[in-house]
Formats: sequence, C-alpha cells, structure tokens
Amino acid sequence: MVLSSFCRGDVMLVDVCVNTVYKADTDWFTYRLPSELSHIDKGWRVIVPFGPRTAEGFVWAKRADDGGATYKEVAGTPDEEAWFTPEMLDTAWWMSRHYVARLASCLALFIPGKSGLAIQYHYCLADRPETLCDACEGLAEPERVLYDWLQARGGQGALAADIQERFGEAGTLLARKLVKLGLVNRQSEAVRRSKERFETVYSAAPGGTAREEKMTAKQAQLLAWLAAQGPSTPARLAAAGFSPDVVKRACQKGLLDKETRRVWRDSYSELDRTSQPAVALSGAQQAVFARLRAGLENPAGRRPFLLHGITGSGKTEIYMEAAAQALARNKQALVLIPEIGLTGQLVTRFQARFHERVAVLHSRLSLAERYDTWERIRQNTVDIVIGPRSAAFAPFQRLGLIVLDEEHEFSYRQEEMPGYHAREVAIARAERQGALVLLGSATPDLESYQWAQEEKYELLTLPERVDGAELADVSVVDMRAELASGNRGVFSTALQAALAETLQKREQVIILLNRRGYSTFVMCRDCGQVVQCPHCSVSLVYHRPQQSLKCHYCGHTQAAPDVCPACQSRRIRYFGTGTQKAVEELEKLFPEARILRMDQDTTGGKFGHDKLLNAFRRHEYDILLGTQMVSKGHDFPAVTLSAILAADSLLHLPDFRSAERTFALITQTAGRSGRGQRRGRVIVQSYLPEHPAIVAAQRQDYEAFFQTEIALRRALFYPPFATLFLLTCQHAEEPGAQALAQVWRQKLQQCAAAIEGKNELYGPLPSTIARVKDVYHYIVLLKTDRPKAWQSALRTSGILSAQGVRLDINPFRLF
DNA sequence: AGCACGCCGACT
DNA sequence: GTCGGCGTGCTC
Repeated sequence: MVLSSFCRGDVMLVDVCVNTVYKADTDWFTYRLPSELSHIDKGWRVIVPFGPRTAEGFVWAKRADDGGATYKEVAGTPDEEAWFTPEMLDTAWWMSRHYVARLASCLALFIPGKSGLAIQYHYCLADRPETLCDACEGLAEPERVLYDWLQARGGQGALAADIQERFGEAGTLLARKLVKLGLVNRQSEAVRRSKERFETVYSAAPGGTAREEKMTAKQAQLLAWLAAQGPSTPARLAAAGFSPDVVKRACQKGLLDKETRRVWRDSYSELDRTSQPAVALSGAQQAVFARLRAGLENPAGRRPFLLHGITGSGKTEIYMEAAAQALARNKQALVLIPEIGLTGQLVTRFQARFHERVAVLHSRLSLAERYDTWERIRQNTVDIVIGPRSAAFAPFQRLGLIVLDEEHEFSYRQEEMPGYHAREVAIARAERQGALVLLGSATPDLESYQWAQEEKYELLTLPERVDGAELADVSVVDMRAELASGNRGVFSTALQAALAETLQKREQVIILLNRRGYSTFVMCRDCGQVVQCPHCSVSLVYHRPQQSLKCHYCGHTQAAPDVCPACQSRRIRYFGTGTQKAVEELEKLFPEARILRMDQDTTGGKFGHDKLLNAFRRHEYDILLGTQMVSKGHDFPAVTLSAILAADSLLHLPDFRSAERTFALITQTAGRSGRGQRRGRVIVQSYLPEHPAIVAAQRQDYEAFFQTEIALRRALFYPPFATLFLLTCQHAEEPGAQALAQVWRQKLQQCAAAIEGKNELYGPLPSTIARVKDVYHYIVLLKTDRPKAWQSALRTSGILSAQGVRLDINPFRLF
C-alpha cells in the first residue's frame, strides 16, 4: 500500500518555489511539513518564512526527510486542495527551461494577478521590560511620534499600510528602526487577495404549504411568489414587496429554506446576449472544417493547424464550429484573442451562439472577477473561455481545442518577464492535454507560415470572402510626388477625392494614422533644438486639448512653450501630424462630415473601445480616424473606404520585423473596407511606394510577401532560421549600462566557445531609445541555431540573479 | 526585494 | 571610542 511509506513519525520535506524576488540561482527551497499540514502535497500553495519575510510558495516536490539538514517549517496554506494540476506544473517547468526564467515566476502565471496572497505586516508595541525604558526615553523625535501614535492605538497595533498612510514612505523605515530597538514587534500575516462572495437565497420549503392553517396572507403570497420565481435573494424579495421582517418570520416558521450560495462576480455578464443560430458554412469553410473535425476525432500524430484565411473569409464561423465539436465531445475550448475590446464582435457572436457556457476573461476585469471566472473553469461549469494571452493559463482540465485568433499579433508576447508567447504556451498545454490547436490569421506570422511549409503545422486556407464579396481595391499614393506638386497636408488629392465621393454616397470611412497627439515634435527654427523629454531620449508630442507637451514613454507632461527653451527664440514651430491634427485638417476639408477620433486618449474606461466602435457601427459618425486600434478585426458593413496616412512609418524602425508589421498593418486595414455588399477601396499613402512590403500589400498577395521576406530572413540569419537572445542591461548612468553590457557580452563569448553551431554576437549597443524613465539601456544580441544549448548555458550563467539584466528570447521587437 | 553583517570616515 | 555610511551576500 502506498500509504505505508507515510506512516506516523516520518518527517516529510517539501521543495517550495518561493513566489517573491530573490537573488539566488536555485528554483526552490526545502521546508519541513509540520504533521498538521501533512496532507499538503505537490501543487499546493503554501505560506513559508523566507529570510526575514513571509512569502507565498508553491510545493514542487514532497519527500521523506533524509536527516541531513534542518529546515524551516511550512507555516500554512490558503487552500483546501492543490492549486496546480500536474499538467500545469509540467507546463511551467517547460516554460522555465524554454524562456530561461525562474520556475516560481512561471507557476505564478497560473494564478490571477500572479499571486494569491498578500503579506501584511502588523506592528504593535512590545511588552516593555524596564531595561528598555532608556531606549524609549532616548528616542529621536520622528521615532518618538510614531511610537506615541502606536501607543495611542493600544493593543490593536497598526498594519504597515496604516503607518504608510499616516507617515508616508518614511514611516516604514521608522517602524523598522523601532523593531530593531526592540520596542516594537512585527508580525506577518498572509491574507488571501481575493475572497469568495456569497449570497443568501430563500426558497419555499418542500413541506411548507402543508401548514396552510398557520400561514398569514402575506406568507402565503410569499410562498406563491417563490414557487413561481424560484430561489431569491433578500434584495429581490424586498423589490417584490416582501419586507425582511416577513421573510424572517416565514423562515422561523419553517416555511422557507435559507441557503448560502457562491456568487460569481462578472461585470460583463449583462452584455448583448441576443441569440443567433449557427450559420451554414460555405464550401471552402466546410472543406477546412472537415480537416479540423478529423483532427478532433483522431488526436494521434496531430499537428497544430494554421488557418490562413483572407480578411472577411469567415474564420470566426470556423472557430465556432470547431468549438461546438469540442463541446460535443465533452471538452473545453479556449479562444485566445489579441486584446479584448479590439476584437469586434467575436465575443458577441460566441455568446449569441453558446450563451452562458461562454466565459470572457477581460484585461479590465477586477481581480475578484478573474478569480471567480477561474473558479468556474476549475469547477467545469463553463466550456468556452475567450480571453487575452493570460487566459492561456486558466485552470482547464479537459481542453479539447485552443484557438488563437489573429495569431500574428504581437500582443501575444508578454513584455514583462517571463517573456512568453501565448502561441508557444498554447501548443505546450495542448500537447499535454491532448487538445487541438488552431491558429488563424489573414497575415500569418512569418514563423508560423514557415512551420506550415515545413509541415510542422498543417496549413488550411480560405482564399475567398464569404457571400462572394470581393477584396478591396488597393491603390498606393506616392507622397513624394504629392509634396512636389505643392500639397503639404496629410491628405493626398487622391484621398480627398475618394473621401468626397464616399461621403456623398453616405458610406463610411476608416483612416489609420499611427501617431497620437497633435504635432509629433517641436523644434526651434533658430537653434534647431527639438524639445526632448527630461527623463527619456525621445521628443515630446504636442497635445492640443491640454496645450501641453507629453512623453509617450513615461507620461511626463509640461506646458507647451512659446519660446525656445534653449535660445529663447520665438521662432518655435510644431511639426509632424498626429491623430488630433489629422482630425482638424479633415474637419476643414469636410466641414459636414461627422468624425470620430479613436486612440489611447479617447478610449479610457471599462467599455471605452466598445462605446466608440458601437457609435460608429450605428452610423453616428461618417469617418473613424485613429491609431492601429481602428485596424483590428472589426466588421463594419457600411465602410467602403479605408486609408493609411503614413504607411511607411514602421519601415524606418531598426527592426527586422518592420516589413512584416507594415504588410500586416496595410492588409488588415484594407480588410476593414468593403465587407458589405459594395466593393471597398483602400488608399495607402507612402513615401516609399516601391518597398516590397507595400507592393505586396497593394496586391494583397501574402504568398509573394512571404517568399521575398523569408528569403531575406534566411540570408540574414533571422527568425525563424535563428533564435534571438536579447540581453538588455539597465543602469541609472550611461557608462554603467554600457559596462554591464560589456561584462555580459564577454560571458556570452565564453559560453559560445563551448557551443558548436552558428552563433553571432552583437553589442554592446545603446538601445534605440537609450534612456527611458531616467534609466539607460544597452543591449547585447545573440543569434544562434542552437537555442537548446544556449538556454541551458544561460540558465547556469547567473543571469537569473543578476542585477539590471533582462533576457528575452525571440523578442517581438529589438529596439 | 529586504535585511544583516561588516568595514571605513566624522563625531563625542 | 562609536555612530552610521552603504558595499556584499544570503534567503531552505
């Protein structure tokens, strides 16, 4: 019997991944399990002492004591069962090795908010022996004030948060000093960051009606109402005219059953839930779906599917059919989307078809709401989850399908450490749970398409729009010629003509300009000085509504100057066009048009995006002008013209993915046009119309773009042919950042000697934006065809415990 | 990240 | 002689 090895007297040890920042190369620390916690096992969340701190930890392994050393004890657990399933533990392990990250930080991703516990420090006066009186008398003034304040609070003491509220940041330091002097005791307590919410519900007791003779008229009414309406909360009963007194008496008489039940918090549950039946699939869709169904039926040897479907080809219908198939097999489906709020009607359509079986995880949900949704997933009460990349870590136990919509989007990569890619995590989890992966895009990531060519993925295509709609007609306007002919505005003559025509026909327009603000930089005509952010190495952007200059990197704001800050000249001018100025120009050109601006500055609040997009959909506006967020997956049938004002803005960035991003941006924007019965037009304004990315985008020819770009990647040794390791070294002083980068370059050079294959090392180089928020950034870049060897070499290089160094594997940008 | 230890300069 | 600066090292 397995239990025999756990007999009484055996001391059990656990290896615990501590979920806090520390500088050591180890992934776990060993603790003793006290006998009252002997039920704790692999995958449990625990509370452990860690140095002078109390911390949250995750049990990685459990074993019998070898008597070799003494260990601290596990202090407790916040849970009644293991938090992590074996599959989650395994996925986290894979992530920690693949991304060269700490195991605890990978495990933490499986918890909403990355931690389930908040550690509260509690200070109270020590029982003061007489010997300490002197210390007390000799206190300096600030400590004295805190001491007296604590004394006034009596036995209850104060939390660190209370002290900070009263005395500010300095209060924490004062409190520590008092602890050191022995005048004050500090205790730590771990509290759960999110608590379940319960509500009371009343229902008619089964035998209640049999006692009719004892019932008052009101009570009879109450029972009848409950019989009709079902179990109800006190609030609902009160609203129906039954006072708390009536309910209480009825309950005492045994007429009612009182019950407490868990409430699932979800501020999105009241969204549009109009029912929509399944739509019949077209021929091409059916062919694609047949492959997917075969994949769902026969998991053996199955690869991830890449669905390359042009814009408007009905990818969402395929996702829904595949999800329905998974549900029919009693499996769960996860639909990942780049960012909620920018997903058009995908959520609405899923909810319309699958109703309450769908849960939406939203980046703007509160922590409590996220916790509740995770609990519902864990309890298997939802079958379909739609969410952003963080949803890839939800506690599924019977996944049948993972969909990544718009799989090329960069928001699938997490910028904070560990810098994972949701596609890679999805594939890792799917392998472990036997789920099918479906990646969908009109402009697949070059890497994904290459894997499809190499048959690591199975390629599915939807080459035509549904209902015979035609792809929009794309024309490119050479802005150099426009400038030569004397038009210095942001709207070319061709675009102005197209706008006039479209507005006259009462059709809608989407215009993309990838820069927010009014003017993109401010320069003095006499000394040539451009106004820079005092904390970052970027120029400040003029925002007209506030009459201020803003930094788009750190948020620094200052008043817009009338004279040059450097030479006091009055010949200071505003250059470049952002969305604010573009709207202003548009208003001058078309005074009658109703224009809606959409960028980060106009989309605040929980439903910021939805509000604007819905107003545009209701045709309350003629023109939608904004940053990239206007180009993402929306479906507006009345839009027949879309335009990109500065299509080459991304091409100037020093990044090997610039062309890929430009092609995707143009194609996606073009896809917004002509989705209804009328054919759409697209106007692309560029100073580099001959660039291959723009030429291919004009023809909407992904295949051609892929062929030229992949050849470049191969020749220049870039992903998918190389794996990139990007080290970013940060320091408050520029020489410090450079020196740190130099040290790491040398370390990498030493590693390279032991790793065969192609390894190319670059740097130290100042990052494109050398300073952000007063911190200097230098980079070292490694390109290699031996990623596995480098992952293990870097793991033992001390990088996990190094100060001011971060490592990204295949980062989504290099600058 | 915290916090302790420890090794040198400005004060009683 | 000692208070306190922050460099270095550790967290089972």
